[in-house]
Amino acid sequence: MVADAPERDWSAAEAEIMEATYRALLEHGYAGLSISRIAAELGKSKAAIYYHYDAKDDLLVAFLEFAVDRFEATVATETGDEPTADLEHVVEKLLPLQPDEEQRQLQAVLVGLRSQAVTNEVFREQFTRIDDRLAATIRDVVERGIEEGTFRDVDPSRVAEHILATVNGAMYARATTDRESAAAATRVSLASYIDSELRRHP
Amino acid sequence: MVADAPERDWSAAEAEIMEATYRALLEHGYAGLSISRIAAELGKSKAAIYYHYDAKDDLLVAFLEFAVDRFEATVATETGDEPTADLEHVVEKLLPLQPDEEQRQLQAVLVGLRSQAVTNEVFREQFTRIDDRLAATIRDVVERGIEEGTFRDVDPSRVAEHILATVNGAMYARATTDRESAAAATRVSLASYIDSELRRHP
DNA sequence: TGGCTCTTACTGAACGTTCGGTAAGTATTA
DNA sequence: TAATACTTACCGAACGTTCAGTAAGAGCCA
Repeated sequence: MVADAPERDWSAAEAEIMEATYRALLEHGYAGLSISRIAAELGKSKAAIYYHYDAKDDLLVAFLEFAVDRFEATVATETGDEPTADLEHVVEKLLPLQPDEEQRQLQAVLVGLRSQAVTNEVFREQFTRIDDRLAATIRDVVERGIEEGTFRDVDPSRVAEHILATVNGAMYARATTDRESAAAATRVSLASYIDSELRRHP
Repeated sequence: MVADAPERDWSAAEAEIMEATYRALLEHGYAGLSISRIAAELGKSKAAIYYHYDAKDDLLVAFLEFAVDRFEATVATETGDEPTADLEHVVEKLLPLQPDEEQRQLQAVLVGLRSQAVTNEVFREQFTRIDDRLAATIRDVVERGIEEGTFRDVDPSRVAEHILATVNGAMYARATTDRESAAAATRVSLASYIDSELRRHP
């Protein structure tokens, strides 16, 4: 797959603060996230958080990195030798047919964070990088499929962006609507798209 | 197309407050939206807002309706008699090749609001309804295309959900990343998907 | 026409609460 | 004893919300 970004190492105290922030976000959403709430989840005083972070903004930037690391860790896996299977593997990681509670929660948190990218430059850069990496991962699989002769001679970048947009859209809808069946329909349709539009049939 | 929801009529004062809220949201984002900020945009006192709305929550619900009306007004248009053109027309409305500033702003505001649907039930229901209506609009066009013989005999709902997810995903990315070329690539790929996957070629 | 009442659409000040942030002090460990 | 990891107690500002008061006008009666 594509080169992983190096993960920062969190001290035990920092990791606990990140986990507390995660829980606070799940309960109150981004707009309702405060240092008091994080401290309550942490089981320590507000000042304890300021011992580790200079300002709320610093904590938020650190948390963004934390959440992104988590997300990318769930996506990254080894590559097989069948491009169709690889592609469906990536899609399954991003848009699982039956997501467990952990996956749902992480994606909910990320959607909350991502909406901040509309007005916040730092957030915007991070999510630009995330989508860049995801698109590159998908593109590499498609390129390999074309070289091997499994896939038709399509534009790998274009197809990768198409698949990424579809998966992102379904993920987004899953987190912000009660249209679960729509997400499932999209998954099925995406698989048939890969099979009929992309695969070279004998 | 699909049945339009009836639009509420706003008094002059209410409409001004909605416009002020819109501007405040653009400047400060949802997390930074306060009654003071709206009042400042409005050019009146905070109490003036409370004369028209009982609480911030009520104002927010009203604004959600206001923004959704605006959004759906830009999408709704008459139907032609060529399904392929109709489909591309809807896609162009949702994901314009070159969005003007107004479209960008409205979509940015909607992405900010939509992220609240993760934790807020009322918001979630609204966005579920929006996606329901958009999917139905697309599905109707596809169904007509199949009846007329322009499209192959696909599952109209499945294809509609696929197209909607892709468009939503690209819209979302446009509002939260600096990957403008990716949105363009998705548009192009979507057009070729409609042509090659959906159209019955002679 | 002038005076009276009542409504509409506000203003400005203040309420209690919560916000992000800080200064000073206190255990615990090396 | 010095650094580490905190707690307690607090600050000023901003938050959503309420309240008393008022200018402008409408509707009606004499």
